[in-house]
Amino acid sequence: LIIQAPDLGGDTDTPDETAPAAPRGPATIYDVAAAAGVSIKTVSRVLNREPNVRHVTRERVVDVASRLRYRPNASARSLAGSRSYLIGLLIDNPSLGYVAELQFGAMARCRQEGFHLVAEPIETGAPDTAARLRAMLVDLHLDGVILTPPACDDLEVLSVLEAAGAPFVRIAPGREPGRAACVRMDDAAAAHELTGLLLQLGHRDIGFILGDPAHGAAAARCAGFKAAMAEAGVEVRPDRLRQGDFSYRSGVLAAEALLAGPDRPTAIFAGNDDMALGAISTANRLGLSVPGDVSVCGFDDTPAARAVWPRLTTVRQPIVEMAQEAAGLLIAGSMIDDRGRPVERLLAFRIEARESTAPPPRT
Amino acid sequence: LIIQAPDLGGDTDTPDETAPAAPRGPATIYDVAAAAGVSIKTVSRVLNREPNVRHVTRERVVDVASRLRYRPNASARSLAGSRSYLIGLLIDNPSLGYVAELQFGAMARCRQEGFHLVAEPIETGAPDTAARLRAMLVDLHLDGVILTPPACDDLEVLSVLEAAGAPFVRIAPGREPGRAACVRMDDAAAAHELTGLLLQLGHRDIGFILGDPAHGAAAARCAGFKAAMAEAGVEVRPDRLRQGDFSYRSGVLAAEALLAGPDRPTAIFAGNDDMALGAISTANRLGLSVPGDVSVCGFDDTPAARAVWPRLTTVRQPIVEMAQEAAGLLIAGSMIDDRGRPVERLLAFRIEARESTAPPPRT
DNA sequence: CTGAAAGCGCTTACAG
DNA sequence: CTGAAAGCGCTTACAG
Repeated sequence: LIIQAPDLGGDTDTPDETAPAAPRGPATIYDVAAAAGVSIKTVSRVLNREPNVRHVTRERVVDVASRLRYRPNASARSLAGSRSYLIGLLIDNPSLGYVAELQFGAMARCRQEGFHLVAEPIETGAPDTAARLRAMLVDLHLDGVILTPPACDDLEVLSVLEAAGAPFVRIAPGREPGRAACVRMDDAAAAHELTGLLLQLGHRDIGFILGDPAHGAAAARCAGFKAAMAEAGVEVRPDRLRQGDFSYRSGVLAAEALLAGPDRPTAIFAGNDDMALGAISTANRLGLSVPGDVSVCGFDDTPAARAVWPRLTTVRQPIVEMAQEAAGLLIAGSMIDDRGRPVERLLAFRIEARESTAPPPRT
Repeated sequence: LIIQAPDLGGDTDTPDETAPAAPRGPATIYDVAAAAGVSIKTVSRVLNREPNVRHVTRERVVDVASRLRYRPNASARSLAGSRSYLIGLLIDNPSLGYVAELQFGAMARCRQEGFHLVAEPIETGAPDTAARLRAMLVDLHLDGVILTPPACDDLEVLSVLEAAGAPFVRIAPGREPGRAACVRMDDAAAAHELTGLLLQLGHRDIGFILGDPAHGAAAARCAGFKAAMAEAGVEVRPDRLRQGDFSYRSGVLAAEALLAGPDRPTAIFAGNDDMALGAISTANRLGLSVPGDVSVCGFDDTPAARAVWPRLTTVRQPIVEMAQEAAGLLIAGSMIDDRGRPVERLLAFRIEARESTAPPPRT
């Protein structure tokens, strides 16, 4: 129940002076019940959209609640009932922009539904991660937890949540796909499609920079790349595959290896934008023009991808939408489908073809 | 009280089987009191580090609590007492990375002190902002609110918080400096120093791109620029001052105006990195080399500032530290100094001199 | 369709 | 130094 604050005229600085029977502090369920001439149980029913309230009664209660600016106390609700109206977002990601976008989507959906979002840091792999997570679950009685990469692929984290019986949704998980509800995009398909774009431009010798193996997406993107190359009948030289870790710096290093000397690929597909930007920087430093001498593409469509020149060809992830969907599933409690299996929502991506890719140079 | 989960050996998946008297659900204060042979009041005292508990008693309680994996229920504490152990972060900022960094700092400090961070969107200037904010304060009983720019400069937001008696700290406020506790850096001094760097390189004709007037920092940065120019006895042509709004696109537009035609400045100081990146992109598109033909510098040191080539000369803000400090003030309740005035914490910045600035071209 | 009672797990006075 | 009682503001069974 989203109760709009009424416009009583004097709605500026001072607390309402004209409001009927303004007690100390905010109105409680007792104030509303008294003013509406019903029991607190009836007010509770209206609050929670329960059935079995006469239409007139319901309207009267809503009206009084609105006039008294009544807001149910979240702590009391949580203590008495089984819901806390709190969703947790577990954050453990080096890419700040990615997390911020996720959070934006989650906050928006929470607000729509009268929920609040608690942001919690989590350090995947740290010795006390499990203990801290358990503690937080007890502290807050969360109605649901949103797991972001790479925490969503941490087996210990999954175990703790399952053991605690905490409802959770994973965003873009990389392994154990069917283990719990998740929201994701098809990384392999996107990488496949983007590789197709490079092939269509005429590239045959393409380097690939892999992301952090801890993120499942890293492997999926590489698989999509390899599949597209194989389908096109183009061989991938083993030394064209370079390990990175999704960081700008690792892109710089991988590109140095790929672009050193005359025997170099005509295009580089980096597993994410940060590494792609590192590759572009390296190319420039080596005196190579992008895309004149070498094409570069990335994955994620970060703000920086549009900020550099040439602008980066990349894949737009539905980040905000994924988080919204995850929060929505948690709030609705629909983490299981009709056949008792964990829900999996697949959201659409979009290839952003920009200026960092062009046909290969004529030899 | 941060109670470490005990290492009972079987700390993997299954809930403790060897733990003494494991009731349904997590242990409560009654379980701890019973097991320690004291009243719940004594447990409460230990929990809250209150005095008047014998040392032996305190140790016994801590030990039992730890063994039972006891965590005080936040809802019950909040309902019974005056604290919620919840800090709110009000988010209304187009720069995702900035917010994410702030949040990182706030989360870290909250975790240290046994608090949790609730992230809430706020739309400065929207018609229902005040009502939503009030509603949220009643919902959550926050122990404190962290206000980020530009929300920290919204007079309506300030009024609502003051009227509700909610403790709050502003981060990098731009106006009404003494109105409430705040944490900030000296934007004017930083802009002054960075302008000095350009002057020292030999630049005399410098363009400046202003940020969003809604952010107070925009004006402070421009003031620092002007002051440095005036002190050096260098005049600033009025048409060298261009209005932007902190967005990449506005940097593109402003730079187009500044760099069109041969009568152009030898350097551009953008009010933030995003606009600086837009300016670099425009320069490149116009066939101008950075820093060969024109130097560009920004403000903020965003990740993208290090990602572009040439890397951006800019100012490193102590963003994480500001948020940590803000959360710390709120948790300690020290928003007022000895003389009854709002606390103001000034944190140090750092000039990052990189490759986007160089001496002006010889004519 | 409506309500009286009990209780969620703590803290706040207050008494000893 | 320690504890018994009351109460925070709701929801959960249960009764009518």
